[in-house]
Amino acid sequence: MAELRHVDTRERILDVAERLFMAHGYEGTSMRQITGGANVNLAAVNYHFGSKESLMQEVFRRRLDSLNEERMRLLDELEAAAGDQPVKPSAIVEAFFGALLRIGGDESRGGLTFLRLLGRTLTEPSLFIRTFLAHEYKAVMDRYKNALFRALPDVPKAEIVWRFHFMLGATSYAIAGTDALRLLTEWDMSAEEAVDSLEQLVPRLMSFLLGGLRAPLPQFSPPPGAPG
Amino acid sequence: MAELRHVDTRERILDVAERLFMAHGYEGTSMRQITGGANVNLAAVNYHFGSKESLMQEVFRRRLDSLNEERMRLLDELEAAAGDQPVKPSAIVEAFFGALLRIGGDESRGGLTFLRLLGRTLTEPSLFIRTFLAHEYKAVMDRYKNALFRALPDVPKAEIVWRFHFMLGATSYAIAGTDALRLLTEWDMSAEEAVDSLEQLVPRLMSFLLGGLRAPLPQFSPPPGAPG
DNA sequence: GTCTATATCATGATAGAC
DNA sequence: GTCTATCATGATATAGAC
Repeated sequence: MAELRHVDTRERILDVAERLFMAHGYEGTSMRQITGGANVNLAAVNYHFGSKESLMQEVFRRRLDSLNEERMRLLDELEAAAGDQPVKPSAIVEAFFGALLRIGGDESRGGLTFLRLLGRTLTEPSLFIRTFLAHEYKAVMDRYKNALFRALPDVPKAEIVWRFHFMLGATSYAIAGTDALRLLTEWDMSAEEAVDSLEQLVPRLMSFLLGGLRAPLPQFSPPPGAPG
Repeated sequence: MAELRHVDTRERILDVAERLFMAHGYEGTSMRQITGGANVNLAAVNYHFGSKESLMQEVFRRRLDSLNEERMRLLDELEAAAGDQPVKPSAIVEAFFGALLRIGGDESRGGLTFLRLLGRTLTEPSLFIRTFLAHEYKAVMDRYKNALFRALPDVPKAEIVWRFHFMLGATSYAIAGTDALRLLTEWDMSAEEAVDSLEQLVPRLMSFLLGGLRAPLPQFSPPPGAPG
């Protein structure tokens, strides 16, 4: 039973840390809040994870591994089904962002709590978090980027990368900043409407992302001497 | 001279605080870092601003007042020029986000430092910051929302509000998370390319935002009993 | 393996001299 | 208005008992 208790303690710490990091950010959350919320001793975090930074990384790794595996698998399937043809842009976007958004409805993978935490993390002030995230995402981003390059051969690669940025931003804010955004737009919503809109967020967002991805290319003055 | 010195001290604190809050976030920045960087005494922040929270609010107020005044003025002019006709959606979007992005090139209004700070702030963990921001933005958001309602009479208002959210998110990440996003996409860029892409960000982003705003409406199953 | 107790340092804020 | 000195608290991390 000692082993099971050990696992429970670890998981309990991770669950509470996930929730508190989401609510107050990394710097705004103390070890005392975490261990207090998990009903474990103050020293337990250092014992199980070594440091607060390592705890934060473990909070992400526990969820991101399965998310990114699913993303890889989805793209594998799409490419297999397409044969020699490139995969459709809408299918690529749906796979990447759909896999992310489906976490929100799956408590066993973190649910809305982790989704919001993740959405906030690209703008986390702490550098070690951003670099860690970038490392965790590298392989997946490479594959999806290249899939989009093949799917949109007439669009310059730099443009695609930028639009991928914009899509990430729109999605992250949509899930991370819902309370801030509601405050901004003073949008009064009944509980029923809130549930509806959560379910409708995915199609709404997908329409927006695809509209942006396929928008007409911007016109800027070409650099001097560039060929017409 | 005592009065001038006073003003200088205040402004110096605000400048340093703006830069540090941008780099390390609110919780991650200490009063000692701020006063040390501004070469003023530790007690100066409390004397001039009362508290760390009030300092943070003043950092924003100093820049946001002129930004939001410009936004109001721009919309005034657009509506005057349009007469009885609704203003074009592209002009509304260009006014709202263009006014924001032009700050990046104007050091006297905070430049890139403030732009990045602001972009990060909608997802700031500290609740008092988000509620303060929402209050500062309320009047402007109301006017632009209503302008979009008039400009897009065939699009449901809820859809417009959501798409405004998405546009804010894409823009905020584009300016706040540039380093994180570059890490994510492993985009190697020369210094020259970085300057170019900064100038080209505005047209790139505008194309994306307008593409998303005008995307086909999403299809979801209508609620039971809703009229066709 | 887990907890108590504590070390060491940083934090925001203030009182009071000048 | 600005300074020094200090308070009370909270931070992360660790040493050592059991």
